[in-house]
Amino acid sequence: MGYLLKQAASALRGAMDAELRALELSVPQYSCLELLHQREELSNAELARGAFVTRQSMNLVLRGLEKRGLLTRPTTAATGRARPAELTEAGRELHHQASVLVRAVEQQMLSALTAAQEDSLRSGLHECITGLADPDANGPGGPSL
Amino acid sequence: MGYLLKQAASALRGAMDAELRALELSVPQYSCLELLHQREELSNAELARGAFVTRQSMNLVLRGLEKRGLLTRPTTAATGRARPAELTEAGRELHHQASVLVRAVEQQMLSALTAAQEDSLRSGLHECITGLADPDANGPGGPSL
DNA sequence: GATTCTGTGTCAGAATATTGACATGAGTCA
DNA sequence: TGACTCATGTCAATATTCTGACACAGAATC
Repeated sequence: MGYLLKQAASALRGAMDAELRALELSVPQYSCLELLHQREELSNAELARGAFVTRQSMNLVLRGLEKRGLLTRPTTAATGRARPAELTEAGRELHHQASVLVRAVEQQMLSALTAAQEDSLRSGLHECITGLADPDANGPGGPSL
Repeated sequence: MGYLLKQAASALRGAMDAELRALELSVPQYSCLELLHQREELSNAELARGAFVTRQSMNLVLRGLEKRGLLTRPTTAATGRARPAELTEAGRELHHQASVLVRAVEQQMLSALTAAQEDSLRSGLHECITGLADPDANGPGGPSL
C-alpha cells in the first residue's frame, strides 16, 4: 500500500514536472505560487510547511521567484521576522497558465474514477494523513498494542 | 486532490525516514532491500524503476549497500551488462528488522480505515497511476477534449 | 523586569538526486 | 557480416535538498 502511494505520488510529480517545464517552473515553485494564490501574505515558513519542504529550500525557491519578478517581499518585517510574500501581476499571470496545465494533469489522473470513487479516495487519503500525523490517536496505552 | 496525494506521500516518507534512521537506512535504500527481498536477481536499472529514482541514484545506493555487505553483485555480467544484485545474509536480516518498522508505520497510516475503505483506496490509487501512465487511454482523438 | 520558550530567517556544509553524456553488450534486420 | 536500435552501467557536472547551527523577535512565565 505504501508502495502504491509512493508510485502514485511519483507519477503525479513526474507528470507535473513535465508540464511545468514548459513554463520553466519546478514543482516546488508551482506549489509556492499556488499557495500564494489561495491565500496571499504567507511567510517563508508557512509556505515551506505547505509545500512539504524545509524552510531553507523554500527560501531558495522564494528568492528565485522574487528575482524573476513573480512575487515581492517587504524588505523589513512589519512584525517579528516574518516577511510575508505577495504575488505580482506577472506572478498571477504565470500561476494562471501553470494552474491550467496542472489541472489537466489532475483530471487525467482522475479520469478513470467516478465522483464517488474520487470522494472515497479523498477521504481515504485524508485518513492516512491524520493517522500518520497523530501518533497518539489510538490511545496512550502504546501504539504497538 | 493532487495536494492531498502529495501530503500523504510526504507524511509517509517522513514517518518511514524517522523509523529507518535507527537502522541507518534511507528510504531509497530500504526500497532497494524490499525489492530484492520480493524478488532477487534484480539489475540496477530494474531496481531504479521500482524505487522511482534514476539509474544513477540507484547505482550509488547499490554501492553503499554493497560496501556495507548487505548485498553482492557479480563482478562480471553473465549476459549483457546487467549485474543482478542479491541480498546477503546480513542484508536479509537488516531487511527483516526494517520491514517490521515499516509495517508498523503502514498500519498506523491505515489504522483509521476499514478493510473496505482500504481496498477502495488501493484501487483508487491504482486507477490514478494507470491514468497518468497511459496518456492515450481516453482515445487518440485528443486528451483535452 | 529578567528568563525561558517558540517561531522565524539565514548561513554554511554535506548529502542526495538529477541531467547529460559515453561506452558496452544484445537483438534485429538488410 | 555490418549497420542500426535498444537497454544497461558508469562517469562527470550540476542542481536541489536536507542537516546543523546561529541570531533575532515576540509571547509566556516567573
